[in-house]
Amino acid sequence: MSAPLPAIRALPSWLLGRAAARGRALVAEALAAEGMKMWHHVVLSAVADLGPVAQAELGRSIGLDPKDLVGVLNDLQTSGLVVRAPDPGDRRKNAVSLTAEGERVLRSCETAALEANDVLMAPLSASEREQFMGLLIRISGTDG
Amino acid sequence: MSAPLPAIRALPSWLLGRAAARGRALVAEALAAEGMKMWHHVVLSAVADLGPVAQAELGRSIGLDPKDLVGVLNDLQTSGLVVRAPDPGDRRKNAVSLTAEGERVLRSCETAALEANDVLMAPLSASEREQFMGLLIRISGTDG
DNA sequence: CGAGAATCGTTGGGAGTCCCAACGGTAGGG
DNA sequence: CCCTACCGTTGGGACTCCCAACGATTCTCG
Repeated sequence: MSAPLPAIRALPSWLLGRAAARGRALVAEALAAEGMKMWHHVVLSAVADLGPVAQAELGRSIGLDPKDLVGVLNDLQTSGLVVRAPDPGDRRKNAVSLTAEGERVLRSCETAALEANDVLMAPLSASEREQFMGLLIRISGTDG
Repeated sequence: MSAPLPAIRALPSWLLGRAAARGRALVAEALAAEGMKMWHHVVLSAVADLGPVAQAELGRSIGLDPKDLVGVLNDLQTSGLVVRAPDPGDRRKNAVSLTAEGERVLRSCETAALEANDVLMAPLSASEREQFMGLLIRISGTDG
């Protein structure tokens, strides 16, 4: 259709950026209906998976800067979705936990995010999606 | 290794974001040696592919906002890599073209970007890379 | 036990990405 | 001729990602 841009289109980094931008936009739009941002959802999900967890470990597990994590947690705590409790075993740490409301909102976010990802992956068949995810995990540097 | 985050890791949008961030960081580091940013390289490459081209079409072809394109072109023109000439056929348009120096720098950027992408795709075999690129193109919404 | 290194949460700062609205100038269609 | 549409430009703003430093606390090792 549009003029081909062979040089730049042949770069995986370029295509990854475009695809990620598309995915981000779709998910952001879906989460906006819940009044949530991408990182709010991610942090909420990580807290649910890790249980009561210190902020530093939380940030490391999702690759979020501690500085930004403070802001996200402030928002989530103000909204009553998480609580920060002092860790009696290590007074430097805050044990972050989900509230019941947090669990509820998390489920809404997960539904919205899944639907958005379905739109994102629509061009691919089920087996292709699985294939794609397998390759993507190895590229993302999320493991190891 | 680290605690699994099944919920968030199962989202293609999340993995795409992580992979794209990794790719961006690698390419940015490689281009920094040439004193270039990602968009500088992309614009330079697009100008080379499209020949003398108006800014609006340039921006559309690479998905860059006209506002940001102005800044990039200003930088490139100041560095003597591109020239903006008034289009005699349509006085609204600027015909953007590469200079000889621009072509030289573009080649350096392409080499650097290719090497960075090689590092990015290192976990995948040659055939897997091809497979991945095919799927990625359809996800990115770059075609059609 | 005591001094130094390391980690915790927090604050501050900054570059880069992505998108929207509005302006004067120019071109095309009715 | 007038209205619409496009051009390049300017201004603004939200979000992402990363680095440096601080006081408080814990750990390590002599």
